[in-house]
Amino acid sequence: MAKPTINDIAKALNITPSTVSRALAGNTRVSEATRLSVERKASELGYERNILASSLRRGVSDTVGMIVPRINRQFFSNVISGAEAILNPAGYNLLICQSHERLEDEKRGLQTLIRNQVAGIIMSHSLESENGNHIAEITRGSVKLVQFDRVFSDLPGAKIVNDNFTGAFLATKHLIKNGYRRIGTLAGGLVSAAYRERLDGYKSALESEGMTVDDDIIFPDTVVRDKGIERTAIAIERGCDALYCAGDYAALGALECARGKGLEVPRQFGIVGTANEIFTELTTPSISTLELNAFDMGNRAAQAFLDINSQNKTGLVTVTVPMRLIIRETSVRKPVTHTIAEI
Amino acid sequence: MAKPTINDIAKALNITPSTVSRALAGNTRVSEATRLSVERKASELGYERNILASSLRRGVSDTVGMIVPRINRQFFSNVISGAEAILNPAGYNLLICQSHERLEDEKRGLQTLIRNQVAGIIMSHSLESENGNHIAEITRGSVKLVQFDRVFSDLPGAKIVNDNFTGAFLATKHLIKNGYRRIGTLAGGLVSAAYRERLDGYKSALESEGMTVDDDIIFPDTVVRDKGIERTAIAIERGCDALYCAGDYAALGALECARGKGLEVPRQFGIVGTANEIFTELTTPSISTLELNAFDMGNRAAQAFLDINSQNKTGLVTVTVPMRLIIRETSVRKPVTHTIAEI
DNA sequence: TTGTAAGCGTTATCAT
DNA sequence: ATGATAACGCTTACAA
Repeated sequence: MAKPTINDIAKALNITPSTVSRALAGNTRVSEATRLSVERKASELGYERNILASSLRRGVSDTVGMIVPRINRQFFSNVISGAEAILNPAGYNLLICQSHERLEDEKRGLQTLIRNQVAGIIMSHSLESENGNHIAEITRGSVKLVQFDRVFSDLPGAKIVNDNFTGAFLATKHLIKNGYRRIGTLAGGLVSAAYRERLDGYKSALESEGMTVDDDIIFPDTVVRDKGIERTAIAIERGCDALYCAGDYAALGALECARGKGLEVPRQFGIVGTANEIFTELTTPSISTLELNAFDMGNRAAQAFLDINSQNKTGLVTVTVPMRLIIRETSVRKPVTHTIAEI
Repeated sequence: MAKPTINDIAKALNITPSTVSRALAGNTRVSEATRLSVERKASELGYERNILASSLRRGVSDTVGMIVPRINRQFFSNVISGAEAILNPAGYNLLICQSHERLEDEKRGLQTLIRNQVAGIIMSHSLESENGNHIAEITRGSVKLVQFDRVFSDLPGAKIVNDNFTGAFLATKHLIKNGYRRIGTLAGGLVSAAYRERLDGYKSALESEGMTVDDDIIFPDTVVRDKGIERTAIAIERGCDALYCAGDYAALGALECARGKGLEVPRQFGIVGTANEIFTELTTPSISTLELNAFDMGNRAAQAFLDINSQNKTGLVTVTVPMRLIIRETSVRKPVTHTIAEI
């Protein structure tokens, strides 16, 4: 019942633990014969190397920590998958913590990861985190840091971000091109640089077309469904005929609100969201949105960790991933083709 | 840069590491004065306990492993969240592996978890796994096992399952009550007991109403969207006017296919899915489905682990969670209220 | 209350 | 090619 160790194998074979260790490590300095007998005995006993002991002794860890606000958001779970796709083949495993968008949970998560001696931390901070002080304090440079999507630019390490400015710029421009004249925005929590950049892109698009930026129809708030419904009601009262939403759940709320108020979408009210959550394709009308490239970001974040870890790139890298505008139905006044055929 | 250890604290304070260890452990056998100075020094140096060393020495682990087919499925990510909600407060962390529905990845994941000395494994096996032999072989009883949703009943440990039979029974009965006369099923991969039970429930409902079970309209296959589209086309050719789908993605495919063929849903074609994925509420018409209680299952799985681990319950427990039928639009011939107001 | 010493399982260094 | 030994950081009898 107790797990077999290299000592058990050594005893059974009348050799020393060091030889067993060498044989199992694929070390050259061991005879073919002993290696075979060791391997046979190991699988016979169901031996598995104790990573705790191994990592402790070697002073390095094969575990990478990850902190995300919520694991059950498509975006984050796809980033995780993307990171895993790179890290697993490279011999690393992921220890995942959720911050639930709370600062306290994020701190706790960071501590857990550090205590578990992770080689690096890949994270996207919670919306309650106003700066990276707690991250700097807990990590103290003892671990490679990679931030993605929501990043604090003053922290060391790699950063993988979307080109939020250009994305929001394109989305807003697209609404303008489609004839909407008073375009507001559900802007998201502006503590996050990602949301601030989207807001800047939105403003810039309006200005580039000679339209005025009106603070009365800019709604900074969390991009959840309920808030989307709530804020959209106000936006409509204030004469908006379209919204650029910095999150898809907010866009969903906007759609529900607009239709609930008897407005025809997209004829009377236009919407573009952000994230390309799976449901955006499935609503009626389907929601135009910005692709966040979650899986790709996960790939790049993991690769950035590997690069930093092997000292290939010492300097702090910032990778900017372009966002793609996916034009569906909520923003186009003439019919477009659609994956669910409308009868 | 190198992480501080209890030795560093001890040296700085001119005491021994054992005293530091006791002070940090909240041990009573240490003076209030030294405890305070130790705690102050620890936070000054940014000390965090090395869990690897601690676990190795204590012979117990604070990590629980989890293996799921895919982390980016709502169901699984919600089970993970549910498990975390119980395990984190209890002092445990989750190490998560994905099997990607592949047997090889599942084996590799199991090995990783065992090697990381996890205290227990909470898992739902891949669809490629035909039996639990590989699980028994790799775990060898060295770890507490909790299976959920997809379980091998011959393995030791706790099992948390949905009442798939009753759920599918109710769903099919509901379709019959709504006047559908030739009801097929997209049955899912029948290597999994969960899917077999759903099929049994489906059959039983038909029989209870004196309807014949026709193998020609039973489609065992993976419950992905494409397969749903594909199989539904055949089902319609064979005269089906409704489908019970053992998965929501298959149900989504069924909806797309039926509408693509010009059938009115629900008037001419009825659909009930399984899992209550978020999009089922957002399609037009919205998809009736069975609630799988993901978060709740995660709670129970975690609790089962804690119970087994503290030897409260030694015997193997099977917990059956009831499924709830959520009646939306795809299965009801008269209008029902709906979260997205229809204009 | 504090110190001493041994050991968890593995691996690196030095011998043989 | 193999063995002996020490050490990674922490905990815990046992001793003082």
